[in-house]
Amino acid sequence: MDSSSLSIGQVAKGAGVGVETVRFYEREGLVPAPKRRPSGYRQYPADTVRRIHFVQAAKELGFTLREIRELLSLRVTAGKKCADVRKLAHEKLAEVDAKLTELQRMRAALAQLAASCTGKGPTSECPLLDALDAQGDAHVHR
Amino acid sequence: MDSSSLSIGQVAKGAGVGVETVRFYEREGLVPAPKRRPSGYRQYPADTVRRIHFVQAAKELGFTLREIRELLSLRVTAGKKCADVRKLAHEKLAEVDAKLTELQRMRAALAQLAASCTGKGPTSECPLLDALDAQGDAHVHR
DNA sequence: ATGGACCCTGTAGTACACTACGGAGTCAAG
DNA sequence: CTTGACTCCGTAGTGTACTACAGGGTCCAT
Repeated sequence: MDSSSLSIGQVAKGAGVGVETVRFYEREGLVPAPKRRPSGYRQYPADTVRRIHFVQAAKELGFTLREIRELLSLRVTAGKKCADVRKLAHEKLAEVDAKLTELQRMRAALAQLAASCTGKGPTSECPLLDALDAQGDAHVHR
Repeated sequence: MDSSSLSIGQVAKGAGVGVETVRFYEREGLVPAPKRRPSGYRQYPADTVRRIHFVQAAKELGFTLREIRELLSLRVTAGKKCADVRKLAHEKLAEVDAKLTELQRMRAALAQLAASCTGKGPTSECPLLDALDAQGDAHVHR
């Protein structure tokens, strides 16, 4: 096997997932179908590991595989205009910013909870919700 | 029906979910079982809507219902020591901070992609991954 | 007192994202 | 040239988080 190509097992191990997951991601279009050896064995380029890391990270952040596929395909290609790419990028940026805001609210609430717990504070029904409320709301539907 | 109590339908509408979801969350311990009218109808306090909003937001951020249940039960009660609560709060805080870091990396990458697209930039295989890489990595397993 | 909107319980079905398995072929170290 | 680890494909099973009935009972405006 040539030096700069990986077997599915090496990719899986490198990315911390099972080989079945790699094949699943291929079927789902999250990892491009790799070249094959005459035997049919898959030969992956090294950056496939990075790609799967990205998928895992994005999943942890609440993106679906469908959304991650969109993120990964965000590039200017033959059939796609630059303006379209920029438009989608801005949409995703807005989503990310919304998540950032919520996470920061939650972070503040958790920090407050941890701090308020240094001794004699009263026991609220749900300090986390209280803290979030105190932070100031601004979400209507969703 | 007394003024400060809501039917399951009102709660569901207020939270933007179906009534089945509210009952599901009750079974799963995400929403406390409410008082009942003699007929068996559920009577919810007003803050149930807020609680469900929190569940939805946390879900969007990649927390599982199990984790959200933990977050919601983060309080000092009879059987739980303050130190334990603080410990768990700090653990969750670390998780949130990790998510924040990843999201900020992704945000920077998306912003760069959107900006780099103002005209003549070269078409990379995957600008988003490139941008993330350029950001500097520091994750090993997961 | 009636009818349409609402609620009850329980069970079953769906979508998503894997995960496991069976039966066969391939690779490479010894 | 054997043998044990690895790979192939296809299909089936799992866990999570809903979502949709079915077959009833309840509420209340008219």
